[in-house]
Amino acid sequence: MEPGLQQGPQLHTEIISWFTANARDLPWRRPECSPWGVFVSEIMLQQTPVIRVLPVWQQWMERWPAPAALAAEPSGEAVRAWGRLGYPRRALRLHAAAAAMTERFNGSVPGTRDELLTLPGVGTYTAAAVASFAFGRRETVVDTNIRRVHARALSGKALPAPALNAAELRLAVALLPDDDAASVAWNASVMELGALVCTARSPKCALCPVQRRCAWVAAGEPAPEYVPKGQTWAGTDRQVRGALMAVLRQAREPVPRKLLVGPPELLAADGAAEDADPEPAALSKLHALRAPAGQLERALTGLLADKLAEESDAGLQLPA
DNA sequence: AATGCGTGGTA
DNA sequence: TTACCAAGCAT
Repeated sequence: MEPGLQQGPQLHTEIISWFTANARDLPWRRPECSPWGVFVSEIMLQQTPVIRVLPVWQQWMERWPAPAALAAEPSGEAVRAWGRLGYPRRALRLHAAAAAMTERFNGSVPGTRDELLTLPGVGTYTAAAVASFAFGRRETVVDTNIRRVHARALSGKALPAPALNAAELRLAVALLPDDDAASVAWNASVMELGALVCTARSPKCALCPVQRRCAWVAAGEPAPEYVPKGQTWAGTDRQVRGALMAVLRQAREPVPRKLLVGPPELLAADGAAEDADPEPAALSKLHALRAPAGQLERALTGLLADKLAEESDAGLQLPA
C-alpha cells in the first residue's frame, strides 16, 4: 500500500468538507458554466494566479461565448484580448484549439481525456482537469497544488520533486475515489487546499483540516531537499519579447519595424519617434533594454512574425 | 530530460 | 530591492 493510505477515508472526508465550507466562488466552478468556460479558465490559469485571470475570463466569455465565435476571428484578436496574462502563446493555442473544436468536434469542447489531449495547448493536467471539472469524469488530476499537498500530508516532504515522477502519480491514482462525483470533489478540494492553505511559502497550517494527520508536520516540518532554481530573466529573449509585446498590444496601427529594432538614436535623428503622440512608455522600456539587433530579430521571429504578421490585424501586424 | 516561455504580486 | 512563484506545455 502507498504511504499514507492507511489513514483511511477520514483524509478525504476532512478535505472535502473543508472545501465545501471554504471554496472560493469562482465563476468557472458554477453549475451554469459551460465546458467552454471551464476550458478557457484552465488555459488561462496555467502558471497564472486566479486574481489576474478573473477579469480577462469574464471579457472572453462575453465576447466569445462558444468556440466557433473565437475561431471566427483572427488569432491576433485573441492575443490582444489576452492582455497581460503572460505567456501569450497560450492565446494563440487557445485560438487554435477553438478552431479545432469547430472543425473536428462539432463546435463543442470534447469530453474525454484522449480527445482533449489532441488540442493545442492541452497537456496531461489540462485534459484531466477539463474532463473532471467540466464533464464530471473520473480522472486523476495532478497539478502543482495537488502535488504539494500530497508531498506534505502523505510523504512528509516540504516540497514535491522538481518534476512529476512515477511514485507521485501512483499515489495520486491510489488516492482518487472510485465514485465519479466523489473523484471530482476530491480533485477540486485538494487543489483548493493547496492554493489557499498548503501554500508553497508560509503554509497556513493552523487553518488546515488535516494538520493532525499531516506527515510533514509530524516529521517536524523538515526543510526542502533541494533549492528550486529561479527563472532567469534579465537579458533573455523572454524579456525582450515581453517588451515587444507590450508595444504591440497598445499599438493602434501597424508598428514600423525599425521603431522596434532600430537604434533609438537613429530614430530620434530621423524624426520617426516624434510624430503624433509622445513616445509610449512601452517603447521607451523596450529601447532601454538596449537589446542587440540579433536578439530583437529573434524575439520578433519566434513569436510574432510566424504567428501574427500573417494576420491582417492592424495593431499587431508587422509591416514587412 | 532539461529548457524556454510573460507578467506582476508578495515577502 | 531582489527573488520567488503562480490550476503547464512544447520541444
